Formats: sequence, structure tokens, C-alpha cells
Amino acid sequence: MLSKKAKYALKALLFLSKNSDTGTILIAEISEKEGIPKKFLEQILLELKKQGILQSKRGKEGGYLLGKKPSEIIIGNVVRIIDGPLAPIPCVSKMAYRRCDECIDEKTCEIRNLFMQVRDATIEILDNTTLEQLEQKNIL
Amino acid sequence: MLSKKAKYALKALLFLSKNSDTGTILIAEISEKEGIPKKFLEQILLELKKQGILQSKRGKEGGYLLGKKPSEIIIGNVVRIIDGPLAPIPCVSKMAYRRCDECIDEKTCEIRNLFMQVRDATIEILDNTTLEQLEQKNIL
DNA sequence: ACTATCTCTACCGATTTGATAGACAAATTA
DNA sequence: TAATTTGTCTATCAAATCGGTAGAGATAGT
Repeated sequence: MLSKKAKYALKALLFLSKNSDTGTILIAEISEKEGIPKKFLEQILLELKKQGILQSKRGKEGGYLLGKKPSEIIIGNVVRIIDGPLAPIPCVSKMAYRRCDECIDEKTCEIRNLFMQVRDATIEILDNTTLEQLEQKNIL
Repeated sequence: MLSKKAKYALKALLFLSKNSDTGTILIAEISEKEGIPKKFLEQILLELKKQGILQSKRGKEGGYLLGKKPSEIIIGNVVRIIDGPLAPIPCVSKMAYRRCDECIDEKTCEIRNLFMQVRDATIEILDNTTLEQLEQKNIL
């Protein structure tokens, strides 16, 4: 499940990618244009900045811009930053593995093996899509 | 994300599939053997029964058994019954579609188009796996 | 009637989600 | 240097969800 927070993050990144050639963009502008609550967006952008996805500048003429090229921003990583692991259950997570309490033998756990497939399929898609590629997805 | 509830449901179904040739099985037995809180499991099994996945019998010699053949029980449907839609966002859900508040044109929404792929990949796996097939997944 | 079992409804505490509030820090500009 | 404009940080909050518990009720078999 993609949280609204993560969706907002992706919307903001798309907006920045499409508009920031000229310079920095205000939180307020992204908020208005994309219909995202401003104070909520602030937190999201700040988190993305801390993870190197964005850069910012304060004061007049300040604002946000992408921290790297759109072709270098992996959507899977953005989702991980905001929502945590992509895995549908902790016991199949690579980034935040956690054993199931009841599971006796993980290797023969049918459920685990099935949801490993789901995890792999999800990761395959999200880790092979960059922000640049995401921008292209409006023409289907 | 697969909830613990859904995981419990799948565990219970696997247990029933493996053991109910002989007749009905008590909630209490599933609960003990699979390490699932009994009262919680009751609710889960009841829900699965209402959806035709299970059958039950009350009183002495009562208990639960599968409502159809393991080869006819689709894992995707079990997960839907317990957790709701498989889709990662409401706007790409087939069973519980809900428009995004902010989205102006859905067809060109890049995020939507991307997560439609994720949905499709997930559904592809879970709707093409039956309980019978799930049982086989312990031998990888 | 008694007992074993499922059935139903209500409730509960903890966590997460989606957000809001406000003080603070830095950059610019008058 | 004072005012203004922007991002930064921390706290707080209401509502929903999750994982689970409690207990009374219905029904089948003995």
C-alpha cells in the first residue's frame, strides 16, 4: 500500500522535475498546484532532502530543486524513504527483515515463499523506474 | 502489505488443507498448532465461511473444513476477503476503485499508471495461485 | 438437560496516518 | 541592522486501523 504521503512525495518530485529547470520552486507553489497540504508537504520535502533526493535554499529566492538528475532518482527508493520497506511482510523484507514469531522453518514456509514472489515483482518494477521514466508514463 | 490477520487466514487454510481429509478440525486445534490467538482466529474463520471458503459444523464433533477443493481456492481472493483490495492505491483498484481527490486527469497520471503495473504484477501472482499450489511452495 | 462447539457483537489499547501549529534559523534586501 | 521571506524543526492531535480480548448466544449431539 502506497500512503498518501508517498504519493505526495512522488507528485512533488514530478512537479519539480517538470518545472525546476529555471531555478528553485517554493513549497507553497507545489502545495497549491498539486493540492497537497502545505505543512504536510514541508515534512515530506525535508525528508527527501535529508536523503539527498532534493536540495533547498532558504530566504528570498529560496525553494527546492532536485538533488540529482531525474534519471538517477529511483522511484523504489523514494517510496522506501517515505513508507519504509517495499516488502509485503517483514519476513521477506531485505531492508527491514524481521522473523515471524510463529514460523518454525522459514525456508519451507509456503506463505513466505509466495510473498517473496510478490516482493520481487514489486521491486522489479519500482527499482527499475526512474523519475525520468515516470514522467513518460503520462502517454499511455 | 499483508496483515497478520490475512497471514493467519492462509496458515489456517494450509492447515485445514493438509489435515481435514479425516473430517472437521477444531478452531482450538488450529489455534494451538499454528500459534494463532484463538478468539482472533474464530473471527477469521467465520469470515472465510461466510464467503464460502470454509464450511463448519457446531456442537460435539463439530469444527471446520474446507468449503471447496484446494485447487478451487484462489489465494488472491482469500487475501481480498481479509485485507480488502490488492491494489496499492484506491485509484487503481478494481474491486474498490476510488478516485483521487486531487487528480485532474486520471489517464495521464504517471503515478497511477506506474502503480497499475504493480497491481497487475501482484494480482498475476496471487490470482494464479491456488491453495493446492501454495501447499507445494514448501519445497523450494 | 448438559456439554461441546461455532456465532455474533461489542469493546479495547497501541500504533499509524494524515495533518496542523508555532517557534526558529538562515538568506536577502531595504 | 531591521524587516521579510523562505525553509527547518519539534510537538501535538484526531481519526482510522490493527491486533486482540470478552462474553453472551445459538445449535448439534448424547
